[in-house]
Amino acid sequence: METTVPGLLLDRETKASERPGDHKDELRLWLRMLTCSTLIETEIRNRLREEFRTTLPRFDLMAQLDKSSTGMTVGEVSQRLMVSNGNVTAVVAGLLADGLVDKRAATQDRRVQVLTLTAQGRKAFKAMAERHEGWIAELFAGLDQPEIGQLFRLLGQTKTSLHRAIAARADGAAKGDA
Amino acid sequence: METTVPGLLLDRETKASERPGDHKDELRLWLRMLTCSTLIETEIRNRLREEFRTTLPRFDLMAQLDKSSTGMTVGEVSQRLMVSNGNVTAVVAGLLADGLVDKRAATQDRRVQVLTLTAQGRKAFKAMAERHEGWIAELFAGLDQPEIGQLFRLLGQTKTSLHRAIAARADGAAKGDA
DNA sequence: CTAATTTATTTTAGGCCTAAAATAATTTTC
DNA sequence: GAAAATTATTTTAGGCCTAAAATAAATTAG
Repeated sequence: METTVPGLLLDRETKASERPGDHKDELRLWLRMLTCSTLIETEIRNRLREEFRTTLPRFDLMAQLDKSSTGMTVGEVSQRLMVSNGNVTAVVAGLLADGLVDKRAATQDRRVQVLTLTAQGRKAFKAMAERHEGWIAELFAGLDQPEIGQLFRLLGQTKTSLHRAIAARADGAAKGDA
Repeated sequence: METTVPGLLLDRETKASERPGDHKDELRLWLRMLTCSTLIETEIRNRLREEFRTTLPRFDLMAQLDKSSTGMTVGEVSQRLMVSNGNVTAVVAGLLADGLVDKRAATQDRRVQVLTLTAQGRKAFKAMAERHEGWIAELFAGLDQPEIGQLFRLLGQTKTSLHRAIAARADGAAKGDA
């Protein structure tokens, strides 16, 4: 980070490794990542609304169903999208009303609801997905291929770090409860 | 990206630069970034709720006000947080009710509402901000200092790319309207 | 000076989202 | 095999968020 490039430091004592209580760099990193995500998400929401009269949650849900030929349960979708079950129920209600999704209880376990795209849903999704891929490419056009690769790799490490930290805290809480 | 490391390619013809219509790498990059942001955001929301009985939008709004000694207008806050004016109005209503924020019309321009943290608000924010910084550090603990710097730099380029692409499209739409 | 326009904020209508409680079906345990 | 526990989903209550319309104050044009 710019403030910790050794050659530019006014005082070597302020290096991060020598400031155990300081985590400003991580905070700045998070705020910048959040800015990027928000910019992309807002832009994609706007374009989906203007060009297809739909919303991002609907698009995301259809994207999950499109990847599965045999259909997915409410629980599977909610896990993949990292949203609550109740939210999937509600978004699906809209898609059902528009005839884009089909929902039926599984024959062997009637608690489970299996969701699939209808033919109309698959067609609508295909058109949107093609445009969507182009929009994302436009948005990242300022990065060359090696930069995209490097960013992808660093975010992979970030993901690993996040899962570890989140699991560690959940473990602690579970022990605390016991 | 792993699928385009030259040495591992099964067929050199599938390199990105030779597949003009393909933008799968950008799409994967975006999905991974979204996953990271969502994981962090959800975890911070949970911790704010459990430890401080508050929400992320309230914390974010207080963070903006804390940075300004003279107060900020509704419009300034909404721009900084990248949310609508109406949303700021609503979140501020809650903070006003809890005595954490003060709102008063500017004396010279009575359209403008100036928001400031109350003494109680400043104190509450200080306690939360300290914990928050620690949480973020925990979440990024799997990255070393050079990696954090590199990720920060690449996200800076991403931000520039996004602003350019979004502005370009807004320009196009404005010309189309004229 | 007054009407039209612009600017800042609030209100409205509606969708997204969550946590927690409720419901319904299945599996486990005795 | 019936009661208890578990699992999958839906419902409920409430906050966040937006776009668009409404309100209110200031500025500009004539």
